[in-house]
Amino acid sequence: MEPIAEKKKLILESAFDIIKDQGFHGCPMSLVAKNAGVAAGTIYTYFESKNDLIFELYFHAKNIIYKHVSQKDDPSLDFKTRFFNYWNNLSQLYLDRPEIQRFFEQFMISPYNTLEVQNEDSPWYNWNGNFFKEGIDKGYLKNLSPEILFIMVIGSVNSMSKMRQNFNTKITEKGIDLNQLAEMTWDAIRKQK
Amino acid sequence: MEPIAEKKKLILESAFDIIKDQGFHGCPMSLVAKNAGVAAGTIYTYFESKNDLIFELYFHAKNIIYKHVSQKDDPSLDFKTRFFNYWNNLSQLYLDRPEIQRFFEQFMISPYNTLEVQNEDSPWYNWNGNFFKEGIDKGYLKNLSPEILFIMVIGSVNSMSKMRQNFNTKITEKGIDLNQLAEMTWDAIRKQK
Amino acid sequence: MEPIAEKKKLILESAFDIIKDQGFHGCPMSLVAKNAGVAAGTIYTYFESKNDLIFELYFHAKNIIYKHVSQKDDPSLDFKTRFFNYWNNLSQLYLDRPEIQRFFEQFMISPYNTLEVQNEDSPWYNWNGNFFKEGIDKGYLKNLSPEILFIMVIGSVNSMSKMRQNFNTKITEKGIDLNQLAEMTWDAIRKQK
Amino acid sequence: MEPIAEKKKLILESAFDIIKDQGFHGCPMSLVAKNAGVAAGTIYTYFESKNDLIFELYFHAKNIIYKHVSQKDDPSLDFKTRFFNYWNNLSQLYLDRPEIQRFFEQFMISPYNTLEVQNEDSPWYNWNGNFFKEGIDKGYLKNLSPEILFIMVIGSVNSMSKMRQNFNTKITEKGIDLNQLAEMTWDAIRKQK
DNA sequence: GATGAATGAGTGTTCATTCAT
DNA sequence: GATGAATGAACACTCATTCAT
Repeated sequence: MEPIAEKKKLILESAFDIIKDQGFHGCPMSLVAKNAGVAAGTIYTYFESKNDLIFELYFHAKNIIYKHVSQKDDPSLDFKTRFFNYWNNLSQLYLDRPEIQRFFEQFMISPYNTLEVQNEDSPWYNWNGNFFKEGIDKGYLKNLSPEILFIMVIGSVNSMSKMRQNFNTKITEKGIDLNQLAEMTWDAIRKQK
Repeated sequence: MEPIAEKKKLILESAFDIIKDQGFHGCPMSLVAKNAGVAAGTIYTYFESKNDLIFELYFHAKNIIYKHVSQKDDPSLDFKTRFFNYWNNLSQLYLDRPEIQRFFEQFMISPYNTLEVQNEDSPWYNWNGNFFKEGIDKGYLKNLSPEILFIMVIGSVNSMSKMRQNFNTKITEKGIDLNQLAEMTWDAIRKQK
Repeated sequence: MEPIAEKKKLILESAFDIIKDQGFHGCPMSLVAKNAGVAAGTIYTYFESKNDLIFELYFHAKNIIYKHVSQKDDPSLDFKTRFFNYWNNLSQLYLDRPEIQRFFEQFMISPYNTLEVQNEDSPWYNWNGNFFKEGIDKGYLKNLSPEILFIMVIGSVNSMSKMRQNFNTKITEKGIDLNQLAEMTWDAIRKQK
Repeated sequence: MEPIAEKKKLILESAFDIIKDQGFHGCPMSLVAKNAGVAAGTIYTYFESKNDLIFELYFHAKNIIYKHVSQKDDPSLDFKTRFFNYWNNLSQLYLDRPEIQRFFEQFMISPYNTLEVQNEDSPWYNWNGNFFKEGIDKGYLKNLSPEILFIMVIGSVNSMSKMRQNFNTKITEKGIDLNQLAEMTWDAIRKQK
């Protein structure tokens, strides 16, 4: 149906893969092309520039996260359960597809991450706004702005995942259980009695 | 007094500054030299390589953090107060010297951050180990490993600072009070009654 | 016919030429590119590195010598005649294409000439082994190892060519006839009655 | 007496040493200075430039050869014996002080070896002229110009020494006796009966 | 005389992008 | 649309030489 998109997808995935293993700095267009099985010039049929490719990757990645977490959320459950599901699903996604986390890490601090990009609305951020608002409204969460709850939670997941990925051996050695961060984060956001 | 150290310092600060504004990616040696007011070759009088320069920056930055936080800690105070001091001091340091936070962000995910570097002992990590251990022993903090408490706290400060730096306008607009993250983090780590 | 090989050839010849005039020392890639009429980066389409370029030049040069001398050898002739043909052909080649001799001179004492390179089999060395062996077996040459006869002969040709190239005026002035070296070398290797 | 010459000598020897091990290409002035135990700038008190240093090395080396060979020559001996002494003394000198041979190898093909340098008279070349003239006059050597006899002999010694130095293992393996080159060279220059 | 920090042109090499085919 | 050879500015780093001390 979309034979063109096929090649575009190959390029995006190739870039994703390389960034996972080598970071932005080790991701030349020539390698992206080679891994995707296309010619260097072909990339420019689908993307205006490397910049453009990176942005598409960003939206792609954010969309994967959004779908993964939102689709696995069951609003009929108890909010605390939903929070731990949220945490575990996101955490698991980062574990299963390290390229996503790695990409975000790199993207966020790269010059690609302009104010413009940051200010864009996105289904993922909107969904989170609603999720945390619901938790507040139902009396489970602290009566703060949904945004700050989101910052707290997403910061914890990121922090945990980064640790898990970068210091795995050290963490195992010391017998540190990173899942405890979920409990701690829950304590951070839940309404204290 | 130390005219030699003077030039080395200029180079370090120049690199720091550039990384703050443009990231590692936009920090060629030629620009470091130019901004420091020295010739390109001069850098190599003081640093063996770019690698070497980056490492010195890393140790320099970590040391600043360590000194700033540890020197302002008053062990005679109540532990909760000490925690909020810790949080506020670190937070303030990141606010005053964004290049420090920016540098760490960049360094952590760069190829410079090898396992070797990660495994090095450092006064800052040791100090934190002791700090959180004390909190546990005195019954203020959850009975978890000091390391995981550190991960939780440092993750929150970083997350908050990154938000403050990148989304300042947006945050102000929405009336979000980032200091609430300190309270939330305290709830995350304190022993629940 | 082979438009690709065309450019590679231009680069090889450019390098050859520069080395002839200025030696390895005066042969930067930028100049090779300029003389070949291509951009600096283009060289790396055809050669992995300067190293690689130099090696190709080496094999190229050795092959030219091999072909030139072996193809002009007529095994049906008297061995003494064949020897003088060998000498004259090689000598003439060096005269016509000084870049070949110059290149070898440079290569042999350069860091490129590793043990690995030295130990490689080559048609040229093999052909010489057979040539001198035949001379021994047929009773024309001293009963020594073919290798040492080769060293003697090649050393003489090189020595002569170097002189001819570097001291041409002086030699002409003094009325020195370098061809006498062929006779002398024949006396050096022939079986003495 | 000559405390200044002391430092100059250190520099010359340092350069000699480095060239022996690494060739011209691995002989930066900074290293010469370091090995000589002086500051980089000090070299320029004694030598106008690297060029100048190399030239002095050249004259120094040629003088060593001249003295070594001429002083060990005993004109009262039979000429054939004198020739083999000449050969063996020069060969031994190259073996004992590889830096001399290595330097000449490098110098001869370097851009330093200008026509001007080549045309300079030198005791060494003069001595050789006389040596071979005597051989001719006494009826031992072919009735050719002394110069061409010199070219033949020096070419052989150089060729042999280069082989000995660069292909030592291979030569030993194959059981090649390089001393045979002395005999061969004698046959090359001696008057044939 | 001696020092060694400073210089800056020059080195080999990379890589985002273009364009003739 | 697809190709991949070609480009050339940019990069990290070297080194002969200078000059203030």
